[in-house]
Formats: sequence, C-alpha cells, structure tokens
Amino acid sequence: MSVATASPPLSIADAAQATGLTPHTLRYYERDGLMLEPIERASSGHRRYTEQDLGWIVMLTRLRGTGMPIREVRAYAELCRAGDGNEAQRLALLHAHRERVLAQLAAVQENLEAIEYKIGLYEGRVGSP
Amino acid sequence: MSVATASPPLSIADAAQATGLTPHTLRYYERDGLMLEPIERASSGHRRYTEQDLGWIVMLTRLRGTGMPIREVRAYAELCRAGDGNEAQRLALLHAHRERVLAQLAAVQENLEAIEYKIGLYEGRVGSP
DNA sequence: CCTTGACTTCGAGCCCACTCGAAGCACCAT
DNA sequence: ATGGTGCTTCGAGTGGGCTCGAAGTCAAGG
Repeated sequence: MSVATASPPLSIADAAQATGLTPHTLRYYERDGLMLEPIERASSGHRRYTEQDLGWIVMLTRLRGTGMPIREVRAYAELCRAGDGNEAQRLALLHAHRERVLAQLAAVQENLEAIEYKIGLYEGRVGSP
Repeated sequence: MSVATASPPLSIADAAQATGLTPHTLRYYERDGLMLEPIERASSGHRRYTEQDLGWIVMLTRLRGTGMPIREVRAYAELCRAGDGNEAQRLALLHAHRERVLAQLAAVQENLEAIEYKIGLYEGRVGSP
C-alpha cells in the first residue's frame, strides 16, 4: 500500500503557487464549473486543495494551454463528473481537440517558416554593405 | 521585363476573398495603423487593393497567425514605413517574435503529448471489457 | 429617373478570459 | 484584546481583437 506520501491539502495560495495560476483564477475556474467537484473547505470556509484537485488543474491547464475554450473544458469536466459510461464521448472530445491542435500547430509552423524566410532576407541585406 | 501580369487593383470584397479576412477586418486593420500606407482609393472613394497591399496583408496575417499582438504588428509596420535604416530593428523584432513562437510551439507540443497520453488511457480502457 | 447594391465612416457592441476591488469574517501572535 | 493576514463572496472592470449597424454616397442597369 502507498501510505507513504499522504500530502496534506493546500490553501488556495499554495495551490496557486503549485499550478502557476492565481487564486483569483482558481476561484473563477471553480465558479465557472471547470472543476470536477467543488473544492473541499476547512471549517473556516477556506478552500483545501487535494492532490487530485491539483492533478485535475494540471490537466485543465494543459487543455487551456492548447487552446481549448473554457466552455469545452467545462463540457469535458461535466462528462467526467457524470461518472462511468461516457468514456467514448470524452474520447471523442479529446480526439477532436487533438485534431484542431495539430492543424493549428501545422499552420503556425508554416507561418513561422515564411517569417523565418523574411528574417533570412533581412540578415542577408543587413550583413552586406 | 515582367510586364505580363499587371493585375488590376481589387475591391475590398475581392481583397477580403483573396486574404480570407472580412471587409470589416481589412478596414479595421487600416484604421489601426497596420497597413504600410493608406489604401489607394478609386474616384468613388472605394478602396483599391494592389498586389503589394495583398502581399503585406499576407505577411501581417502570418504575424497575427503566429500570435503577434496587433500593437507589435503596428510597430513593425511603422518601422517599414519609416524607410531604410532601421533594418536591424525590424530584424530584432522578428527575431524576438520567432523565439516566442518557438517557445509557445514547444509548450503546446508538450501539453499535447500529455493529452495524447490521456487519450491512450481512454482507448485502452474503452477497448477492453 | 430611380432603384439596387456595394461601398463609405463612425461609433458602439460583443466575446473571451481573466482580473480586480470592496466588504466582511476567522484565526493566530503579541 | 487587537492587529494583521489570508481567506471569503459578489459583482464590476479590463484588454484584446474583432464584429456589427446605421446612415450616407455613388455608379450602373432597367
């Protein structure tokens, strides 16, 4: 059994620190239905982030970081929340996202090449008298 | 001499068609100082886009498509407008942009890999009973 | 002549994703 | 007890990048 590391829940400030988001953003995500479930509270009412919470935040940050809109992250979260039985839907959502990201990557790379060509022109011109 | 293809200037609708932007966006870009110079007008006051104009629009679309903010495109346009003598500055601007784009590409690719790993998990689970 | 339709300008509106501020409560150290 | 810090909620504000609508003008076709 892995009882070794039962790390204690984190305050919102620590969770922000750990995820690279701000406390404001963490609250906003929760309000907006992006979390799998409402974050647990201490008796004081303060949020307590578990390791699972952090793991999910990392995933959603990756989704956001690849350009998935908030509303689609929410849709994905809702599927996960709904429990077993909709894995195919989740998979379809992730697949569709993957295709979009690949297309986007290809487009950016093509544009970048054209820009690098332009840079080459400038370097040629700048290097010569 | 290449006198062969002296293509006539285009209406804003045709230029929009040709560049994949909307007429609204083309006017907005011009208003916002993103064009190298004000677009020529027909006697009616209607814009007439030349091939040079289209070429520049393609370039600026590539800059935008790689995430360069409007204000920086404007800065680049201003440098170009200023004429010779600031090639080093333009180059520096493009170089800086290139670095940002490469960093961004790397980040997106890393995130995408993690998402693909997740997809792999779902496919494994979905494939089995 | 008169309509049609593509254009013009100007300013406002919209969407997205945060980002912030105000007012209030809870705990902890002095 | 008291001040400080760190949280809470709520709602409003910001910035970027378009996007749109209204009102007017012009050239061509019927």
